[in-house]
Amino acid sequence: MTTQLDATTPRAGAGREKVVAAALELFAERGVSGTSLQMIADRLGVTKAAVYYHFKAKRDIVLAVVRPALAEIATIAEDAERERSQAVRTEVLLVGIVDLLIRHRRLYGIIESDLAVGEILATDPILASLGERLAAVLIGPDPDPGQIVAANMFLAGLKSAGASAAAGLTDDELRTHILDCGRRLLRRRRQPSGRTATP
Amino acid sequence: MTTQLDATTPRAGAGREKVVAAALELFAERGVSGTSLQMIADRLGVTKAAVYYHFKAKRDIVLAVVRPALAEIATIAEDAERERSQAVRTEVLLVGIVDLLIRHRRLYGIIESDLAVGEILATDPILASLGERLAAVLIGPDPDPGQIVAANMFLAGLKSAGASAAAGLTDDELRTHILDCGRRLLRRRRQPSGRTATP
DNA sequence: GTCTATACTCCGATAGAC
DNA sequence: GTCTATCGGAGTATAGAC
Repeated sequence: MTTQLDATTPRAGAGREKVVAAALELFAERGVSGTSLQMIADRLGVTKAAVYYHFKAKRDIVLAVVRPALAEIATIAEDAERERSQAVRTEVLLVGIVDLLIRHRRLYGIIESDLAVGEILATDPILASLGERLAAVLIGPDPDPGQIVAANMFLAGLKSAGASAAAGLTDDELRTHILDCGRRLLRRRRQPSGRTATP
Repeated sequence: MTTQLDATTPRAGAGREKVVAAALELFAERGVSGTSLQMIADRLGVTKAAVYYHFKAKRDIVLAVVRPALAEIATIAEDAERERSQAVRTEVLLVGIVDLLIRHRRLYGIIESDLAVGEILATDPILASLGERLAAVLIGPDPDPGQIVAANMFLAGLKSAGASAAAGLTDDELRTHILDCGRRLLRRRRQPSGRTATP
């Protein structure tokens, strides 16, 4: 059964890790909304209150499951922000985030298939600012409306494109096509005023 | 406003319409998830059970609120499907759906801001097939993976682009930029194999 | 520190009386 | 059509046993 931890996480999380592991399984099987605290407790052979000892609320469990991927996103954003050229910033972010999407394809499936997760993620202050940060990199220092709309559309479409279009596509195919979409959307056009960042 | 009854729905709708109207107000104020049946009942001065006389479930209320826009989408899909050229089909659908988005901008705000709505819409059989129908038109008869990914990204990004990028944009601006995004994403590239048009 | 037992509130939903 | 009453289940909370 749950033999996943030997001595790697001795204190600070034995039962906690079990909860996260069980939650991940159940989320994958039945979605987040379809998974109650009772189910998680049953799978661990404990009571709801025991689960509640480790997490103050269900949303915290969801966040714990997703957190590793979020840390990676933050790293990608940092890498991108370090670049000097706006074009390079966009490209670094684009490649990084698409690569992350591919690597976490299954996790993204969970996130995307259950819209309740989006609600939890959207109301998390750290995550909300993370989304804004990604958008800021893509929009760039000279935000014209077209770029804002395009950046938003790309970020919103990222999830769905990965999940619903995933049927029968290999990782490489998916990566190629999402990257292509991103570049099409985000490539800056000539602007009327000519103040564009990267000539 | 309520022009719905001449003789078509003489009974069968007075209290029902009131519920829909109250629900629309509350949804706009607090979102769908944030609106309980109790709130709707309170606003009408009745009990939960009275609301339940008119609708069997909450999701039916949501669907009733959204239904008019859905009928329009179906019409747009029909118009597009009638066209002979794939390029024209795409363009008709694109223009029609973006125009609908603009006209129902406030309603789309409700839909987009509350992810629970997406769940309801996604589990409705009629709506699910409607989404597939839109995708089918955009993807076209020769579905290469790139086109599938692009179509999915566009449809997914449509909502978000309208809502979160809406800040400070006029209707015309928003329309222009979303159309631009759609054309960038959906314009067909040259295909490697050359089997494009007629297999 | 970890868990059990118990209970509370709210929700969506149903049954049946007026 | 609308009511009262109630249901089961959800998430949440606390007191206290080990």
